[in-house]
Amino acid sequence: MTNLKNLRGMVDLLPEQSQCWQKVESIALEHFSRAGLKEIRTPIIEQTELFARGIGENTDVVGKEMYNFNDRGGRSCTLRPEGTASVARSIVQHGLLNNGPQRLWYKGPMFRYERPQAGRQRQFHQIGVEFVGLASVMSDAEVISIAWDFLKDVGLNDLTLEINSLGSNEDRSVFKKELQDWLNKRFDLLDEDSQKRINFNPLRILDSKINSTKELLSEAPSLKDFLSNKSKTRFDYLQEMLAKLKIPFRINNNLVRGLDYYSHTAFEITSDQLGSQATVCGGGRYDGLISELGGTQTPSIGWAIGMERLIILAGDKLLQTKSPDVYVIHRGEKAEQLALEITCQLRSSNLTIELDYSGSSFSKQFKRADKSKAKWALVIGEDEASKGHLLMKKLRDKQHDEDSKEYIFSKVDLDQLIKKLID
RNA sequence: GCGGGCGUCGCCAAGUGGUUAAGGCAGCGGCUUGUGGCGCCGCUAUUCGGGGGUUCGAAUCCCCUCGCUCGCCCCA
Repeated sequence: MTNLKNLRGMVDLLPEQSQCWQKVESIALEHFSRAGLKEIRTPIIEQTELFARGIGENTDVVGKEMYNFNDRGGRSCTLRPEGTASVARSIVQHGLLNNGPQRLWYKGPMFRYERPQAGRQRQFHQIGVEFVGLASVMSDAEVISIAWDFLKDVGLNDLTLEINSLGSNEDRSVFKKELQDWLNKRFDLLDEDSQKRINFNPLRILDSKINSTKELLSEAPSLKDFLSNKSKTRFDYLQEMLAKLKIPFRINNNLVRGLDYYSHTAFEITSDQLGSQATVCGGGRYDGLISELGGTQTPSIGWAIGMERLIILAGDKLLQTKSPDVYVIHRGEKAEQLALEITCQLRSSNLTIELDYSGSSFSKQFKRADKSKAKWALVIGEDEASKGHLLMKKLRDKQHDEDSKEYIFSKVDLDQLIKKLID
């Protein structure tokens, strides 16, 4: 038991798991590049103000979950709790929109100081997509379909796409007043959290999980009745397009999402296999964010997928233990050099190869070779070393009857032999 | 921040007050000094997350603490 341990909520990604991650990331990269997206990488640390303004002072994320600290120059810094604000900042700062709309993706660690539980860590990883400078409903549909196709391709089934429209900012502010009035009249019937939220974040009350509040809210004014015709048409059109793309969805009028910057389309992809943290992908339109950060009014939409949750759902579908093609066995001083030389030579021919360093008996080394599930054992002993010969032996898997095949050859024939034996 | 459950070897675990803390997997060594998959034999926790206390005696009881885990809030 070591006394040095990782911090709470910070998780090591062990070799077995990292293979899954690589697989997922490569699938993602393929999807993104086919969709014409480019990657953007932004720093993990930003000015605290970026998130306070971008995400919203009154959100839980900003209010109680951020890792803040002052650097040596006394600047207030924050470990990014999400990716969108940083991407938006970068776009504004570098004037990327002068080159037209930006279709971007990113991935990396995010930090939120919360109590860890299934599907939730303090350092977690998101992979996300942002379409910045595009207003068309088509972009909403395309962005959603990129997420959907990607998740499907990773092998996830039983996913549910929920969508909602939060309307324009104007729609929402009218509704907000109406809702506040309605709620204030019933103040005493609300749970404590909801009472606190009336003034600064009434929309979130709609999302309450408290049963009594839920019941009360069934009578409350609904945002969908406050959508302007334009907003409604927009939402209808999105549904039409999703149907055309054969992406099944469900309308959830209570889907509000916790970050302030969303407007119009909001969506979530959930799974019932994740425990209580059911959301694997969340996103929406954020037409106000870029201007909030000092840019010009720029319509944008994006989403983020939680890698850890995705990996949980993918389960062992992605587990693919790579076994070596060749396991190099050697014994004796002369053999040592030759073994290393050959090992490195084989690597350059694109093979997975493992060199035994134990120096123990051939018997032991063969046992290990077998355990590694290698296809071939390359044997170099004193004899081979002194004669400049190599012995390649086929390792059988579980077939007792088959005779083992051995090939003796000289060093210079190695590449040719390999080509012949391994495909 | 608030609740519930749990912490015995790298992993899975038995043990619930009494002399040396089962077992399995993995690891290492041997049977077999140059040939594997099977088998057999041996080795691997002075110690039960940490710290106090109760007791003649504690992994087992009590207190504190740390950590893990599940849920609430919220989010990916």
